Amino acid sequence: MSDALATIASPRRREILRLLWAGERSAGEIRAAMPDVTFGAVSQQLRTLERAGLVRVRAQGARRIYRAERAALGPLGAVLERMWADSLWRLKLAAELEASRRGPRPRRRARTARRSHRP
Amino acid sequence: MSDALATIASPRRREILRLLWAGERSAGEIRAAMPDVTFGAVSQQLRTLERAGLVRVRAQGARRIYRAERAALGPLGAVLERMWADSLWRLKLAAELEASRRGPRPRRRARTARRSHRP
DNA sequence: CAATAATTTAAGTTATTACTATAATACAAT
DNA sequence: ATTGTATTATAGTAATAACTTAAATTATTG
Repeated sequence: MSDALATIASPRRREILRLLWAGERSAGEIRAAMPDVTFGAVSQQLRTLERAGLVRVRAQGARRIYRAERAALGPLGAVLERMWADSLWRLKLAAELEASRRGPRPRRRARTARRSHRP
Repeated sequence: MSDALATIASPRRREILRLLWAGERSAGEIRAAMPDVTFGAVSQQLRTLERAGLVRVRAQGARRIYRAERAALGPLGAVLERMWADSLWRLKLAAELEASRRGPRPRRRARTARRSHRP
């Protein structure tokens, strides 16, 4: 899915993009802004955004700094900005993030150590 | 998914919307323009578009006439129009429609009559 | 080099999507 | 009423998306 429209259709990716709109952030900072998901989840969405050309990464020590590639969005950039300015949209986003959790719900902690399935 | 962004992220729905942009069409006419899928598939996407408020239906005899609800798209309408005007985008659409066939591939015809699984 | 920190990668799970085929419905025409 | 036409509805299926946990990678630091 390297298409910009499909990429920004995801509320989670929009959330990330919104953060980066304000300025570059390390992966960790981005993750910190979304405590409801794991680092892995955020990292994956970052890669999706990258593949779509909507963000760029740069390594800085052990950190990876992401920034939004505004130009790549073209007229969609303005659409996003309008969404973000609109407080009604903001409420909708919160609702969507809650509703669109479709991966496995957080599992209860594993009770016993399990050995890895591949040696 | 009653959100406009997510709704127009689908190339198939965009194709339908594009048709309706030119003027209202019956479900049958829409279906005729997309011979690669069944009537059922088109009907479903029409319902999705309807739930998102992007199209409106009106019954005319046994026919259902659909029309695009341009206003509901807001600034996204202009984005779509730009896409459609751009010939490069047109090529991409064709590619996407081919690529994004993810339901079951057309099965070979049933060889023997099967009775229905529920009486 | 070992330990820690930051992040990515991999594999597994579940819900959703975009289809299919077929049955059901609504209206029209004979 | 029966038959035909237009369309929707339902149930089933394969692929995908968004997450999870856990392991692997890469750089920093003691």
